[in-house]
Amino acid sequence: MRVTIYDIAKEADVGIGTVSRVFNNHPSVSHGTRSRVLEVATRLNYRPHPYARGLASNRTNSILAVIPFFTTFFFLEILQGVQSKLSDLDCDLILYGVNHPDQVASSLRQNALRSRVDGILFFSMKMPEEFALQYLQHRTPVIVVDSYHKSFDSLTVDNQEGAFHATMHLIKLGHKRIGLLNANIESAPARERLKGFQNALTGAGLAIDSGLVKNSSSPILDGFTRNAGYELMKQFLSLKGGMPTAIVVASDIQAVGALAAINEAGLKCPDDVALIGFDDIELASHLELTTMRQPMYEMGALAADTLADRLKNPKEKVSQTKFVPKLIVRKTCGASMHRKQIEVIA
Amino acid sequence: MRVTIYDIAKEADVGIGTVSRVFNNHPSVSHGTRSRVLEVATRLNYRPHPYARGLASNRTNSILAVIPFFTTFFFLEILQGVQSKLSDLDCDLILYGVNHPDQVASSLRQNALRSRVDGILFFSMKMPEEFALQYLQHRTPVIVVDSYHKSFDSLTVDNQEGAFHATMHLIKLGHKRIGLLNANIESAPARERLKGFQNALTGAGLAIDSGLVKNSSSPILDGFTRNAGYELMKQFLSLKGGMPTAIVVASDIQAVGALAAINEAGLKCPDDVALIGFDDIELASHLELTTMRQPMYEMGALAADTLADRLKNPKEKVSQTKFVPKLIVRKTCGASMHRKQIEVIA
DNA sequence: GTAAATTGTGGAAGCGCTTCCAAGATCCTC
DNA sequence: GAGGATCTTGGAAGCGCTTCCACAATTTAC
Repeated sequence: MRVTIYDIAKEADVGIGTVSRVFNNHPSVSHGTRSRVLEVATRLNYRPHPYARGLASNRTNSILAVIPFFTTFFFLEILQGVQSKLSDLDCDLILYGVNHPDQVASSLRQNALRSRVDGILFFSMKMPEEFALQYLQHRTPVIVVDSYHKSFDSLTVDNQEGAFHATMHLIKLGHKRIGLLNANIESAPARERLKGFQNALTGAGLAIDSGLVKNSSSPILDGFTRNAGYELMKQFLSLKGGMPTAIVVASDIQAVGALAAINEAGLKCPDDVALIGFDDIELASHLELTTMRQPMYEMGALAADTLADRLKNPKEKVSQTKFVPKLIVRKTCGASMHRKQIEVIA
Repeated sequence: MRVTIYDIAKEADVGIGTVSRVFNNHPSVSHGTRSRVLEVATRLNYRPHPYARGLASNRTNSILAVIPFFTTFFFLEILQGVQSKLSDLDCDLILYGVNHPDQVASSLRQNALRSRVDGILFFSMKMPEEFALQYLQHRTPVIVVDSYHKSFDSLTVDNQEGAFHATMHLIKLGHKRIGLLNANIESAPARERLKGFQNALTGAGLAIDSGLVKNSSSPILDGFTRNAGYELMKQFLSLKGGMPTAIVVASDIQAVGALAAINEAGLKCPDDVALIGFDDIELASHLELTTMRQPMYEMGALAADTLADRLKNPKEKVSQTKFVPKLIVRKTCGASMHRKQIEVIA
């Protein structure tokens, strides 16, 4: 039979309340009693029953992570970050992968039927209002990562800053004719990256040539796809007025497509055109793609921390944290080794 | 306040037992009663409390997936496969990522303290005997994927078959001087792949030149690393007797390293040397690497199915399932488009 | 017609814990 | 030394469910 607190209590000659208190680190247990209980518990190989605990205390010691399965890039890194904090939270991680943006609602509904969690980490997707209301009502803490909702703590990447720095890097390298290979301008990240791009050019006294700004019209993942990058690059390649000497690409995955188009056209990167990406997906290092790195591990870890805070202080004001992407210089921007040194120092 | 079965029972004018039976699809509830209970439950927005359920029934409706975070390749695909079956199981997925092979035991220990699960999916790692015994004793069903343990159901990839087919592919393309870039021969997969390689050569009447078989001596991930591939490829490149015309590489990640070494030496793949990898990681398609694909999604799905069966029939004999990798022809093997057609048909 | 099997139902007991209240023991304070 | 504060402790009640036993109602068999 299973070892319960009653067994421990009997064996250690204390009450069940005391045993419970020991395992919840309640301060009002004398040192002697505590160590006696712990000794017995170890000897009998006692394991608290998490469900009994959850039922009695109305806590679950588990949190839900809702992540997209359709954008795979950060997934692992974010999870690693989250998990690194899990033991602090003393929590299990229940994972819900969403295969398509349209499935968010049905996934959340299923989860609501099945599990109770102390909090939710919600990644990279738009939280349906129906559920936002429900979570607020039930006081379920939600942390929104890489997305935004006014009622919840959120962690986002500063796309504008990132695009600004990416563009500045190209400007510093001497480029004057710089293009932007963007995603679907309907999406917030695309708009923010455009703004950063424009600010950098304007700030450097360069004119903005609207012919060198290409948006994807693809509805698929808002144009953040390899194929969208490929197609837009072909547009750049067939530009009447001549190609830009450098292109800021809104995401690495698009840059992968762009590189393919460049190779196909018999051109070389960075000799014929320099590229800088955004994200730093695993592929980027293999393709030697210069890019703006999103600190995914850190975001995962901070998301877990934020949730921990929120669980402690439910009333606290909602927080908005922005991460600034970091320039990772590789070869596609055409920066020499020497140049690279300078960047690192700067 | 929370809606409980008592509320439903009162409102629907039935007993709590009946309500419980309705939600457990117990057959002995009359149709009229059932629909009345369901109507009330919907109206009051009743949600069964999973922990109360778990406590009373001694089931948890959650399973644990223990996966390595250190080999990232299949991770997502496997999880997708697992998740596709989760609603059949009516289960939550608790995720435990292990950052280093040495941490398996401590991870499992932590989990044992925290959660109770109905079953465990254990991926790509060696199950420590201490826990194997414990799971057997507690009758916790365990499915071991991409690894082997005599006491548990296991799903593995037939490495020998895979390597055999890979080698045969090169032989069919006309290669006579074929090398094997292997991992650490201490590891089972490496040994199995060697055997498949040897069988293919012998079967085709080709001699095995031991100078063309290179094992990694790296203890890191048994030599299944980019760097190990890079180093071994350099050995091939500096071979006195001349390079093989084609090389079977034990994993895609090693092939990535090998390709880097080839490029660095100013050579071209497949013109100077043909390569075939193993795994079909995401990078492989981007690098146009011909490879033996491991059906990870399918393995995840089947693992979940197997666990479902095991939960139903705990006494059944332990099953061992082998998946055969599938040849994916891309460019690094030097097969022409025409040739590719033939392969697809064959 | 009666006895036996079948169907449908109610609700007590119990799953293993937390938490609260009551109370004994010990220590101050004046 | 009395009264009060503080520290420990025991254990009943209760968390929301499942499950089993009992029993009423109905059907079936003869």
